[in-house]
Amino acid sequence: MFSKACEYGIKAAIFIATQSYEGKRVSPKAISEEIDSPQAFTAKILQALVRNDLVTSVKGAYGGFEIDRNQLSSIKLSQVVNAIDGDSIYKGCGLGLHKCDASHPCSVHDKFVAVRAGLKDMLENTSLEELALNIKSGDAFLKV
Amino acid sequence: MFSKACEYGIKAAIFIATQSYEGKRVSPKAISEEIDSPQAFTAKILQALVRNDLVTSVKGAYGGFEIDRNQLSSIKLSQVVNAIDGDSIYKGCGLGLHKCDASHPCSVHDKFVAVRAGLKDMLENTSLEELALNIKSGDAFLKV
DNA sequence: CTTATTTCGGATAAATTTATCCTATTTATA
DNA sequence: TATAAATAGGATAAATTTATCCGAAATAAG
Ligand code: FES
Ligand code: FES
Repeated sequence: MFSKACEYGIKAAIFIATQSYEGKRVSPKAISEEIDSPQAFTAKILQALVRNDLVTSVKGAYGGFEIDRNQLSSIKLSQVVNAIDGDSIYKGCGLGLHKCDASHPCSVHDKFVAVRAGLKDMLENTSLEELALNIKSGDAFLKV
Repeated sequence: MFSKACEYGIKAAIFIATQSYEGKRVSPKAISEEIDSPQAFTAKILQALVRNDLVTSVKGAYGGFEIDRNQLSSIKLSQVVNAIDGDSIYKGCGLGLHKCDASHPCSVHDKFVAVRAGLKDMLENTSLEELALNIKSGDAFLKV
């Protein structure tokens, strides 16, 4: 469904969110340990999140990654996915036609569009805050 | 969403279905031209469909691929997807946890399971016959 | 039986994704 | 200013997916 990079990116964003809740910055090392991902690869993905203004990075000593607490509720999963995997999951044809187009639809277009809309809706209506709280409460997990 | 192999497999199955409707067998060459896919790679994918008893192959002169007309309505898209991509799209965790498990859920589990159920339902309730008829009527397309 | 045709299947190559390594740059603190 | 700590980013490697090639096996027809 999502690329490995995107899975790591989502989990990293959620973990950063849980720590930013308490005003803590986190390192790629801490992140990769917490979400069980390769450190250097995760660092690359974090850069993409920074470039897309979803996460703030602070260089130098005592630096790290953080998310503005006031933005935790407004940052949606869709933005994280879009920053890493792009928008093909929303816009691309399910059977790989050059573009998804109702006037030249593939065989599964009508049905696929409906499923995709459900996914889009889910991603656009799920905030990092919500996911971070689920982790903090112990209702959900980031690894294993 | 689906792998390239799976996209080709679905389109190939649909094309074979349209031809089997008229009692015609088709070659990998004809298939790859019709669905705009690499021929040798498509041939490999067809073998997977044959192994899974979704498509019948006839070797030798005047051979080719075909689908029993009586089965067109009972073969579902889910079977084609399953033969090529396996069942991870139904069963796998959206964030890559080792298994999707309600007692140890990832952050998006509840919402993801719902989206996945929609996809599963769609695939399990769409027959090759239905898709083949859409192609024959010109309401849907296999390439471009 | 021979031949032409066609799928099967193994080996290999190219492309993409995933992962690692190392150096440069930035920055807080002493 | 010097130093240590930390992200940024380029180069490279490994793994997986996608794609190609070629000979073996099967089969219909002459
Ligand atoms: S054209 Fe294929 S999903 Fe819309
Ligand atoms: S545990 Fe992640 S989707 Fe179910």
